[in-house]
Amino acid sequence: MSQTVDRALRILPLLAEGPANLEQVATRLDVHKSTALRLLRTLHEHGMVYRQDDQRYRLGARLFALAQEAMENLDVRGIAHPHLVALNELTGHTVHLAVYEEGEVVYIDKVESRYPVRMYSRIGRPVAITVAAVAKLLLADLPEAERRAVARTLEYPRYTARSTTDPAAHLAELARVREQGWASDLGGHEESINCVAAPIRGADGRVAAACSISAPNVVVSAEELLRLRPRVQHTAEAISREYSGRPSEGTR
Amino acid sequence: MSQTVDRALRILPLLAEGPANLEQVATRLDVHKSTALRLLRTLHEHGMVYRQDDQRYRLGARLFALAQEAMENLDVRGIAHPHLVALNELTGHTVHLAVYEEGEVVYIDKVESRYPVRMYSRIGRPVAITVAAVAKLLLADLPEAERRAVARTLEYPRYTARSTTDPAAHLAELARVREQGWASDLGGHEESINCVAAPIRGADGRVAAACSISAPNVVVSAEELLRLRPRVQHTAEAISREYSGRPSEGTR
DNA sequence: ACGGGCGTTGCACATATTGCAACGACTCCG
DNA sequence: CGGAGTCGTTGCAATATGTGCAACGCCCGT
Repeated sequence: MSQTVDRALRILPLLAEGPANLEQVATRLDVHKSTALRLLRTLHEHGMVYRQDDQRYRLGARLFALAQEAMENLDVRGIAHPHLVALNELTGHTVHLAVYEEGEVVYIDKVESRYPVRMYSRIGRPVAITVAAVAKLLLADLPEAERRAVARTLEYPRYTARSTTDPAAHLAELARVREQGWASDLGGHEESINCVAAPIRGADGRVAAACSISAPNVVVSAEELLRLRPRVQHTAEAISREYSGRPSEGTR
Repeated sequence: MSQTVDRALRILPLLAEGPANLEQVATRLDVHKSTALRLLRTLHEHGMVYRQDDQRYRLGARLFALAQEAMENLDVRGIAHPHLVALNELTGHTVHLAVYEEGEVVYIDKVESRYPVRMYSRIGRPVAITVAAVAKLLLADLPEAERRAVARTLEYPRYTARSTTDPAAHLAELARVREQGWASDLGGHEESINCVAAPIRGADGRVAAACSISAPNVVVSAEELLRLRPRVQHTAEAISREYSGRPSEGTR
């Protein structure tokens, strides 16, 4: 809608691929060098891009800070976090929290016990939307129309032999998940990894987020993991209660 | 430099504080509603903002994805990570990796062993630049002029009784740090936390990043932590070697 | 049914953005 | 040492682009 802003924003993903100099940016934007320069300057003033020693541009630190701040201000996340930690301490497995947003599902929190290594690496990243247990729950609760629309738009990569690979199967799975009120992913994303997820609902009853525990086969079998489902659901319910604004849960 | 882009970018930190509706955005930008609308629409198209159910705007998922991608493309980080993990396994303490960027020092990686809780919370965030051990190393290596300029610009919050609180003392400390080739922060940021840091140098000999280990007094005393300094330096040197492009280190 | 609040649209105006061309810094190579 | 080439930067004139206005429409509460 706004040409100038549009052009400026197109620079960011371009730089995300790697550093680029003025001319490369101008070429890829298909604008004059002077135009690209002014856009980059403006982005620079806001700390969105950074100019390294060789004069090439990179994405800037402000971008990280913004993403951080935004994540911390997600109200579900703040409420959920302690519960996720508790679930992690209880089960010892990796715990995820995810939300749906405009055709994507993103992890907004993660607690990992055994290997803190690269823990951040997936927070903020879109998840494998066709197979992840949390994604199933979030998609399953969308209004009929949107759900179908999304299912049609998606690509269905065959991560493993157990991946869902077409819209029809996907929609069927979503229906099943909505029925049973929880979801699992048994080796659909990575052969040796299983997950169990439960929905977190807001005051209106809609699914606002989903949490899951994940573990590789080498640690626990799928059956053992599924046996932990009540714990996951219990956690999700506790978060739901608090999130939907019932500070203390009465005796009913 | 570019008014339109400038206005659009001013929206982002504003939304980082929390969701806002059209009128609030327009008011805080001091522009007409219609203008704000068009800016928000453009941001929306790029996924930088998200419109929640109540029509208010939030920062969008693309922002997270961009920040992620940018971090992963930082070449120092990729190289350093395994070394940081090794250092963590060796010492058991929290390990940080930080870089300097335009007047700020930001953590770009972190490995924490004992409490994976909230691990992400500081990655991407500006660090306490006047006191953190890694910040001292990064600032100490700046060209004289820039170092003085930065020192003059900084604020010097008195985090604790041991914080550096004026530019002169800070510059003196930086000189000392540059001399000795490593840095520490003993309770300067938080009373009970100590850090030891070592510089990571690029092919040109300039300090490209810095890594540190941190631990609270209750776990190890400052003296014990300082005794681990050789390990930190060893790690930093290993990263430096690899980063400056010497794949295998010969026998010299 | 009515009023107020808020988002949205179309339009005329002029301001801010654009591309150009010329300049300057720097590097490479003969 | 000098000249050609590359790439970033600047000032400027033309106009495309963004702006504010006013009117409209939608939703919600009373």
